[in-house]
Amino acid sequence: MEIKGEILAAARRHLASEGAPSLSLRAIARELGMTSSAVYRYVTSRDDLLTWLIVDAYNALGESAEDAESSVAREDLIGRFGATCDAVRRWALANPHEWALIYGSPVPGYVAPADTIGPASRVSLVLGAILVDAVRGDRVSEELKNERVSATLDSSLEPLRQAIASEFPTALIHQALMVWVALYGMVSFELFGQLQNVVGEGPGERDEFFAQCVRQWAKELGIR
Amino acid sequence: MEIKGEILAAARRHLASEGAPSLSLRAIARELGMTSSAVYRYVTSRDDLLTWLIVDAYNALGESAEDAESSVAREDLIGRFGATCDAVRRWALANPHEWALIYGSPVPGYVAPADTIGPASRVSLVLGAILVDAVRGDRVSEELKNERVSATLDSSLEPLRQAIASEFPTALIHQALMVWVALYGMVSFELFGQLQNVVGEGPGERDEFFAQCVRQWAKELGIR
DNA sequence: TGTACATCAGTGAACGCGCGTTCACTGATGTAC
DNA sequence: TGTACATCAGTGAACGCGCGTTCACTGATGTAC
Repeated sequence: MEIKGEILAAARRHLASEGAPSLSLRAIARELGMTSSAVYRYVTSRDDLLTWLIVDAYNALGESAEDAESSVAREDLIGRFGATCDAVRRWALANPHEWALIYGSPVPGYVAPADTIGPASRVSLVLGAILVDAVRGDRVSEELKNERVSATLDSSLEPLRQAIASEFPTALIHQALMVWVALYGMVSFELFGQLQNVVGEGPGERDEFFAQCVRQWAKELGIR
Repeated sequence: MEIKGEILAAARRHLASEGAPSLSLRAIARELGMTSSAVYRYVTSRDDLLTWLIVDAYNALGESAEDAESSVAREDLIGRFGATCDAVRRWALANPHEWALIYGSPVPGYVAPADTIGPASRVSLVLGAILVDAVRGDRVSEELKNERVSATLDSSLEPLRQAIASEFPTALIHQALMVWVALYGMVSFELFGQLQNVVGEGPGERDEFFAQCVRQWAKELGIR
């Protein structure tokens, strides 16, 4: 058990410093001073190890978001939302290769097993809870509550509505998804270098740019 | 010259069917029935080939966006915007591996040379032109025109403002960037499977979901 | 207290694979006189 | 019209590398009688 932990730690270190593409069982064995074959006593295959790392990354990200969000007063919805967004971004900046592993291009041939679903949704649950509080406290956009949408959109979001809160209007759920995707898209763009030569990189510039995004997202949801 | 074209075509085919990670000079040579060493007469290295493919993908995406946008009447700003967004998404769905190559996780060790900058910005130029027309025709959000922002944000977007149109208010530029990132983020999420179990996949559901996003983005910019 | 045996972590060699890149070469085609 | 030479596309073998995975094995530790 303990050695399995060391293997995972070495894999994490390797991932963090070299990135996922060069992550191999042999590299990890080397890092631990073992034979590559010895690693097979603890790990059944390369994909098995990858899954461990993916679950691990999701959990680390989720935990950091949960921690940040839970330290804000419950009534401060905007504060909770901002803390969550910031935590996601900060974790990603601190762990770029882990982020790429879970939100970058999928590895061809690798299919994530079901164990990853739970950890993968931790951040969404945090964001969802804030939204639920907003709706229950009637602190959400009026416009979204009354906006009418097509039947197709209604049905495409029906499963999700059931999972969160069945009284939510479709337009609100759609807007929440847009914000959710925008958050991850923004973090990925910053991380993957797509903002180069677009948004300044001077002291505090990226932070302020992101803070403005967060304010705007809150506004789009009408959270107050 | 002609053979170089065939090599690129084979590389494109291989990329489209197998994905970037397994793209090797040897695989392409095999596909063409050549020796791997023969390829070196036309390509200086693997990175050189990668650059060609990246430029190629940017150009294909840019061209499809330009074509779609230019077929809409000039006064129909929302139509032009929607056509561009749709073209981006349709191209991505049709060419997922190419999309992953240019907007997925960066390949460690590979640095994009300067030749990629031009092709990479074609879509942005299309979107930018629509925004310029909107501002010049006073068909853009009043709110954004008057919103005040911090000095840091101002300075972080100053280079971009100079590049587009110096009379643009910072808040508008910021919002435009948010929409730009949201568009790419949404397409990536759909393509990389992150919307699985979130947005229905029945007939027309994803299309309608995206169409609603486009409407919302136009609304956020106040384009009319 | 001492011996026989089972358990189990880890070794080392090997399998077959694919990769990027180099290099001396062949053999056909085109050009110059 | 015929010969000598240059050009150049493509070959084939080789270099040294790393990978995932298997397998028979060693050698230490723990357990049973």
